[in-house]
Amino acid sequence: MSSSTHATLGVRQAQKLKTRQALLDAALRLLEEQSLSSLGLREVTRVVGVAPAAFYRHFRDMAELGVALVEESLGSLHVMIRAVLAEQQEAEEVIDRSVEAVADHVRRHPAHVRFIARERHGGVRAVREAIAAELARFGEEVAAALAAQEVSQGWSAEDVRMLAGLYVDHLVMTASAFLEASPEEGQAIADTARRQLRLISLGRRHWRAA
Amino acid sequence: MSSSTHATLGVRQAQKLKTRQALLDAALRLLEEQSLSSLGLREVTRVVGVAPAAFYRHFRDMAELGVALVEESLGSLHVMIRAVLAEQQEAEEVIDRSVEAVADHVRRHPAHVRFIARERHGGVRAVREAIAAELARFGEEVAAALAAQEVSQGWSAEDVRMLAGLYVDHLVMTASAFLEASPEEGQAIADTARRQLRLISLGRRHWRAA
DNA sequence: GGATTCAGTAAACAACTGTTTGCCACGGGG
DNA sequence: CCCCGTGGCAAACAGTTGTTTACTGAATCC
Repeated sequence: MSSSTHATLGVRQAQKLKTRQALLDAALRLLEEQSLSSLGLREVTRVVGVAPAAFYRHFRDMAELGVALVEESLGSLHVMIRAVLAEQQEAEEVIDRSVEAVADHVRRHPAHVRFIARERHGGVRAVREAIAAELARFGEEVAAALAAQEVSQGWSAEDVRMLAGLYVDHLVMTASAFLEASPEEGQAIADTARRQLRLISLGRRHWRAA
Repeated sequence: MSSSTHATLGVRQAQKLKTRQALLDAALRLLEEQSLSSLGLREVTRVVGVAPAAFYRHFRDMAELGVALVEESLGSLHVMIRAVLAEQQEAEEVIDRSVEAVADHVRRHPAHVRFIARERHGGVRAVREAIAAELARFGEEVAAALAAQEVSQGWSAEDVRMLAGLYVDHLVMTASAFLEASPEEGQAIADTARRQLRLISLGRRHWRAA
């Protein structure tokens, strides 16, 4: 019933990690209906059922908790991206798989996605910067994958990066579009996203060839 | 020294509009460093130099003020968009003009742009919906302009809308990229944006032709 | 097994919040 | 000219906030 951390970490640290995670979970839940800069420390501790002062044993302030949430949120996305990039397939196939993967990810971790979309341009600098840094790493990773494909022969590194940026931006836009949409609207969004990606990949194939 | 509203509106209403605008201005300024859901009513009135209770003479709550800010912010953008769409020119030319127009707009109304980027996915539902509605109208407008071009012959209405959506999203992304960037970084961002638009317009020309 | 570390506690702090009340002063319509 | 409508004010309201303090009790170390 208990997690694997118990065996290797000792009761003491395990308990600490547990309430730390509880704080993160509570915050993420509360952030579905407000933004980080208005989320109160007491609000979070109240949900967890712990004294306000206990918060300081884990985070200096809410901004620090926010940064921790960024890592947690984008970590799962990172896994998904790698999985999609790993497959070497037909362009059309890759597009379908990508859009489906994004839809699935949003369905599974809606709070994480909402948090990222909301705080990407939000009011807390440290969190904004953490998200920007992580998304930049995504871009590099996508760029590397793109460069390895035959279609990219003759492309400058900079051009590959701009294409990767376009893909990452499109991914984030699509994800947050899924977020605030009913299931049947989701179908239409997936459709639009697929066509947009198809158009981009079309432009890609004709780049510097026209 | 006074505005033109005096002549047509009477001292009474003119004064009211003046403090209403002062409230909006103060809020917009404060929102450069936080998000709407954490902006306090007293905070705004304090900056304006007016009693807290005076706020209620103009807005029911901060959400209502936020919606007013949306109209103000996207109004100016609307003007810019129309101007760019109006010119019928070579594709390459249109791209350059667009990117420059966006850069210029961000330079001139940074607070407005920041507000939209921040609250587009922010914590206040009414404001989110107002922004979404306004951006949808942008999309329609862009779609209409695109449909009128020769390149779009044979395109389904839905395909035109998805392309328009891609442009609008790209515009917002580019604008907020300009926002949190130094002048020399701005140069690079403009360059990337141009290449991305070029790639999209390339895909557009080959749509359903391959 | 005794000493020590430390996650979590309870209580108090001043500062702040949104909202309501009754009031005033003054511009504008009759 | 006077009276009504109303934008703005001062004061008080009950709640809430972040942060500090001194503390307790149990897991850990030697």
